[in-house]
Amino acid sequence: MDPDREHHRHAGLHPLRGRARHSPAAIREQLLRAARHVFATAGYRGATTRRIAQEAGLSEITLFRHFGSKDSLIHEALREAVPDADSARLPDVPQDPERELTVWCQLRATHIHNLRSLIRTAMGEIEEHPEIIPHAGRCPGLAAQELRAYLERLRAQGRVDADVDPGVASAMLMGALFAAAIGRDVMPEVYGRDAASTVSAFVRLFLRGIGAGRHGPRASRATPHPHNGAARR
Amino acid sequence: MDPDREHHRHAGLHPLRGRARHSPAAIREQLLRAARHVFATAGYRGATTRRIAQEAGLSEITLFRHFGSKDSLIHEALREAVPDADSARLPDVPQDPERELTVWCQLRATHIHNLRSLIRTAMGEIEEHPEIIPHAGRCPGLAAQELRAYLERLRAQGRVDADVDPGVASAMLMGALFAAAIGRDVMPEVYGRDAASTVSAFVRLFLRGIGAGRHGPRASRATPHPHNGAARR
DNA sequence: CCCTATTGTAAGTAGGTACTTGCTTACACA
DNA sequence: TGTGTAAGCAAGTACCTACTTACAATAGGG
Repeated sequence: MDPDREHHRHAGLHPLRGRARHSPAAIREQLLRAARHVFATAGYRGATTRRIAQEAGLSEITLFRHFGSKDSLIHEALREAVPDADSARLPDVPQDPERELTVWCQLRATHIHNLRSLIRTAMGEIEEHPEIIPHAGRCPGLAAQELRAYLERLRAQGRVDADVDPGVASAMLMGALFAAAIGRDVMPEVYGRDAASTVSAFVRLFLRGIGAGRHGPRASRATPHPHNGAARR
Repeated sequence: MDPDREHHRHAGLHPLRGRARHSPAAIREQLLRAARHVFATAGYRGATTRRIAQEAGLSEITLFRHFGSKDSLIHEALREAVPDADSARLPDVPQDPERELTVWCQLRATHIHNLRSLIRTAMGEIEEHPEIIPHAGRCPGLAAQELRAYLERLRAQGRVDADVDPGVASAMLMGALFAAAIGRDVMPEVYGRDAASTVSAFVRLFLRGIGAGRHGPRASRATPHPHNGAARR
């Protein structure tokens, strides 16, 4: 009975051996998703090939057969990380800035908040893996640029103070938005309210800051008696 | 010449063996500094005891004799990480908000920028080591609270619009400041100018947003002809 | 001048890491 | 009814990790 082959025989007990139940593309996507999730919670060093394969429900060897190395897996996973960056766009011709900016900022804030684990972890890896900077900073960069273009259009309409630089203004609002979306769950005492009202308050403050406080070019901005005693308390 | 002791004798060639050249407290501080630096550039997993000891110019065993474990070393290092948080304070009674806020924000921005590596890395470790959150978020939390108290004093003077919430306003400015200080070196296309002019532009926009645009309660805010053709270009 | 405290070197333990090789199994398509 | 492709398991390589033990060498204080 060929006892020298006996140590191969017990393999028949495992019913799952060697099947190809999914298409290669599906398995690839499965590995990429698992890599993203493990990386987001454990970082580069913590995202071990063993753990990624386990999370994907596949064997470590399949991982290496598909991607060759851990590095290429993770880089590819991060490259496809933020697909729906342009889910909503600011209108080409501004009409109601407060409403338009509020819904746009709301969307961006929830997008950032959903990706907060991945973003935080990726930020922590910048010192060691600076090659991830381009496709980590691309998405917020594009958002800031879109906002800036919108502000320039608004200024061309004469609805923004002339001395406002759309670039820094855009950077300020996007930065505040980013910090709120990322820091909400770690500093609840600073961002106490719910996300939506925080964002709309930011937009209101911002619009007043650039001189577009209420519909139209500074309409209804007249406040005849500024020294209002009710300001106390 | 005692050849059986010869393998011990070569130790005489190493002039640094076994001396106690510094006080224990100095060596402790040396290890804490090295731990902070290595952690900032390599993260928790990357901050190996070997590397920390090497950076401190000490042996790995000395590290364990002083701190017992890598965990306690790093936690202690991070606890003492931000000593000079209160280097400058906002005045108790506001006088020139633009000047006072500008220098204060400038200081805070450079402080954050100097610690940016440590801050980024610590943010990346939040998922795995949530116990560092308290003494990571304490410093910005205190800063936001100080700014908020200042804004409340300003509002009590009637120099801020009554409908402004000092809490969210403070969160907005601090968030924008934080994002600029952290993101400057990774997204230069967004934060193009030098840090100082970015910060002062933020402060100007902010003060106009809360209705304290120029010295006194909305003095000199009159802009008789808003639809200014020069807004183009 | 010895004694204690503190450092160092050498070596080792138990485990985790990325990654490879050899072979087996099963599905899909011809 | 074969056959190729792609999955699985077992085992192993070479290296790094935190942490320990045993012992030698030094410095400063009594």
